[in-house]
Amino acid sequence: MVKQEAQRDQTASMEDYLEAIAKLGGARKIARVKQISDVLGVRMPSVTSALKKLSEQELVEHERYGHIKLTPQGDKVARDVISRHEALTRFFAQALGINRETAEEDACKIEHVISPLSMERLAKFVEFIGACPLGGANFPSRYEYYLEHGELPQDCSNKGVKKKK
Amino acid sequence: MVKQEAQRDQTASMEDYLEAIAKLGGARKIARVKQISDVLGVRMPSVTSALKKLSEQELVEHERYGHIKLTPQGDKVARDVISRHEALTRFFAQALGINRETAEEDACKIEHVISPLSMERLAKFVEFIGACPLGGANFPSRYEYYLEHGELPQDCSNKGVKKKK
DNA sequence: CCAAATTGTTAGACATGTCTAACAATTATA
DNA sequence: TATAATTGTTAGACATGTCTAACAATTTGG
Repeated sequence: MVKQEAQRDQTASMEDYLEAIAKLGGARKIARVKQISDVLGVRMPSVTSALKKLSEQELVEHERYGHIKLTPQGDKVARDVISRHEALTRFFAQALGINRETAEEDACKIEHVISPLSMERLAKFVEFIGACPLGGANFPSRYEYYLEHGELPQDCSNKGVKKKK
Repeated sequence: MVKQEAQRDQTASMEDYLEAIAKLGGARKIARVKQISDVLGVRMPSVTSALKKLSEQELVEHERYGHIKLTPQGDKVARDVISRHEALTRFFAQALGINRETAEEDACKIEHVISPLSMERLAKFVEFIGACPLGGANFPSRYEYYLEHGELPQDCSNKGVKKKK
């Protein structure tokens, strides 16, 4: 694959593992190889092998047949991935009106490759839409109308907007 | 890498090669291995090897030391990639106000992983913003204000918008 | 038109990340 | 608690896509 990792220092795969461990280990409980394997849809040896790499980088604590836990550094990376994931999901679901499942799937892919700048802007965009009643609250509904009917809703008339003859 | 190809049948790399060939071969001229290698930032043997694979799939015509051309099928795939690329670039540049270079970079990554549904919606979104003076023409400027000042512009007041007490 | 520069190919190493098969440890249960 | 089921590991194959080194073809310029 041609450079697909943006400027982050983890690969998409390793970010997925960290994310999964964070989510599984969330409520105090410790993640298990089997769970990670199920969540990510890979076989257990793939997990073992990933854990080895992540341990070497001190992102994960893992002892043979034992517990799996993020180190503070690992947790930091995981939080970062998760926050990208969530912001992207919100964008697809709330701004574009895409079903939750597809929104999540796309977030899962894009979270690994989007630039920090675009990520930040996208997050702000969602905030803005949520916060601004004009550009915001009305926006999604007008947008929905457009999606459904293929043409602009009434209140999108050119009234008050200059237009070159 | 954990499944990163969405539901398309080409890998991100192969899509990149097809895209590059289409762009280079555009004005009738034929693409060269060296050019492709330069455009994609890989060494020539990587190109040769990719061309071999794409030839086997009848997406590219390539004879040793000779011309490189997309077949009709290859062209179709390439057009599709390019249209995703362009729509994404427009979104980042026009809707989010991101500089052209970063917009292109992100488009280059995301074009390979985004779902058809999200792609379609994103394209419609950009169209809508461009077409709808209210949700549209005014939107980017209000959004810019928000980006710069961190708070809502005047005309985003709640005037006329119901709000639960 | 021939030598030098450039371009292209082949062969094979390497990195990443997946998998299966075989075996080992742990846990659950009869 | 012995045994069966489950979970986890190791070893090694495999796929993709990159690279370098060496060589071959083509193109260019003296």
